[in-house]
Amino acid sequence: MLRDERHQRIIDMLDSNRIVSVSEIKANLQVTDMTIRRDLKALEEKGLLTRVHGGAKGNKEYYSQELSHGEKQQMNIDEKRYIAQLAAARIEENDTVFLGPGTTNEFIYDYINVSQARIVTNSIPVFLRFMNDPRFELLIVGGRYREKTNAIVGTFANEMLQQIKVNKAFIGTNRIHEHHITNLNEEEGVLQKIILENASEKYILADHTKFAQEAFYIFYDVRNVDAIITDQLIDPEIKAFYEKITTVIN
Amino acid sequence: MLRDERHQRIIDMLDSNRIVSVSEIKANLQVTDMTIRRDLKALEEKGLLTRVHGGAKGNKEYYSQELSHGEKQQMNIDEKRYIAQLAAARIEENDTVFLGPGTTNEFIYDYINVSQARIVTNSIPVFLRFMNDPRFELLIVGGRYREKTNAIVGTFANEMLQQIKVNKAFIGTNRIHEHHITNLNEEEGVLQKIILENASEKYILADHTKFAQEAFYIFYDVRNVDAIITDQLIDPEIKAFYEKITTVIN
DNA sequence: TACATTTAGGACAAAATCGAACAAAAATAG
DNA sequence: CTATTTTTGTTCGATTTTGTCCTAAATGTA
Repeated sequence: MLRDERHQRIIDMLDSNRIVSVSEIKANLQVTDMTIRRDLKALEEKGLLTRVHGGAKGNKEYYSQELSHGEKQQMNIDEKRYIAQLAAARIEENDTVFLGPGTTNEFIYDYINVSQARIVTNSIPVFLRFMNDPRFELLIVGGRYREKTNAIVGTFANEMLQQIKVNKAFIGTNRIHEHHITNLNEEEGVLQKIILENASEKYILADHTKFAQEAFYIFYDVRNVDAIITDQLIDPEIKAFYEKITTVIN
Repeated sequence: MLRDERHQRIIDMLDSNRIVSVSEIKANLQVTDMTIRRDLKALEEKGLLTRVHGGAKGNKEYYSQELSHGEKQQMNIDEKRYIAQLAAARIEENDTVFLGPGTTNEFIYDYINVSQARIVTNSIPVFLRFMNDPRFELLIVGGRYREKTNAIVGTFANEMLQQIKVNKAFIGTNRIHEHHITNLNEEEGVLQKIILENASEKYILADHTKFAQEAFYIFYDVRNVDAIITDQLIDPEIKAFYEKITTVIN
C-alpha cells in the first residue's frame, strides 16, 4: 500500500473516530508500527492531526462541534457506544456477521477488532461505515430503500436474506416487552425475523430505555435469542427477569 | 498499446480509485515500469494527476467545479454531463429505470426532470445521489461490494436482476469496439448483460474516447441496443458506422 | 516505590522505487 | 526498401521507503 493511500486512510479513520491507536491503524493497514509512527509524524507536521501516546487524535473543527451532554443523553450515545463495544467484542476473525439498522450497529465499526470478516447489512449508514476498509468483505442486501430508517427492505431483501446464513446477527430493536422483541415497522420486523432464523448466534442490542415499552410489530421471542446486549443503566429487576430466560450482557 | 490509450486508461483508473500504484497500472496495461513512469510524468505535467512515490493520485474531485479546463477535458467531464443530459431526457414519468455504475450515470440525477420514477441501481454513488429525493422510489441491487468501481456485483446481484424488468436501462461502458460492448471486469459485464436483457429500452452511454478501442470482456452486441448516447466529438466515420446498425444520439 | 508492559524513536539493513543512459523495437518518412 | 525519428525496454546505481532491532521513555500495576 502506498504511503499516500495510508495517509488518506488514517485521516479517514479520524473522520469517524476522533482518536485512533497505532494498533488499530496497524490492523487496518497491515504495516509495521514504525511505519505508522512515521506516517503520523508526517501528518502531524502537516497539521492534520495531533499525536498522543499510543496513537493520534484529529484536530479538525468538526470534532469539537461534538454533541452537547444533553443531546448525548437524549440519544443515549454513551450507552450505545458501550453496547457497540460489547457487541464488537463478540466478533471474531473470519466471522460472517449481519448488522441491522441503527446507530448502535453503526458504532460497532469503531470497536471491531479483526483483520478479516464478512459483513452483511441492510443499513446504508452501516454499509458506508465499512465501505472503504479492506479488512471487510461487504454484502449489501438488495431491495427497496426505506428513507425513514435508511434501511433496505421488501421482498427482494427478504428473498436474499433467506439464502444467507451468518455466524452472528446483531439486531437493534425498538422495544422489548416481556417476551416480545418488537419493531415499529412491519417490513423491517419481517426482515429481522428472517435473518435471526438464519443466524447461528442471535444478539439483540437494546439500551436500557428500550425495555418495558409497549409492543408494536412483534417479530421475535426473547427466549430464542442467544443474548441481549444492553448497558449498565438497565433496571436490576428487568435484568433479573431476562436473565431467567436468556443471557444478558452488560 | 498506444501511448494515448495508456494515458486514458490511467486516467480511467484514477477515476475510480483515488490513488493507483505503478504496479497496479503495470498489471493492467502490460508495459514496463519505466514506460508507466514516463506516462505519469507526462500526465503530471498536464496537471491531470500528482505523482507520489510508487504511483500517482488523481487531482479530481469531479463534483467540484475546481477543475481547470484542461483537466475537465481529459476526463471528459463536459462530455459526460452532455451525455447525462441526453439520457435524462429519455426518462419519463413513472418509468422504472436501471442506472449502472459510472460518472455519467451519476450526472443523470442533475438533469432528470420527472416528478415520480423508480430507480434501480447497483452503483453506490448513483444510489447516494438519489437517496434523499422523495420523487424516487429506490431499489438497490444486493450483493458483494466491489470497491474498485463502487458497484454491487456477484451472484446475489445477478439473481436479483434476473427478476427485475425495467423500462429503460442506461449502461456506461468502458469501450466499444466494432459490434462489441466491453467492460474491464467480467463480473460487471455479466451483470450488465443481464439487466440489458431485461430492459425494454437499452441505452449505452459512451463518450467519444470510448470508441474504437481494444476489447476486454465483451458483454453485449451493439446491434441489440436501442441507442448509443454519446457526445458531439465523436468521429463522423465512427458515428456513420454505428448509425447503420443502431441509433446514435448525440 | 518498584516492576512489568507498552509505546517511541534512533540506527541500520532490506526492499522497493526512481531515473539516467543506452539498446532495442516500432513507427514514420523518403 | 533504407534511413530517421519516436517510443519502449533494459540495466544499474542512487534514492526513498519500509522493516528490524534495540534502548529509552511512558504507562500500568502491585
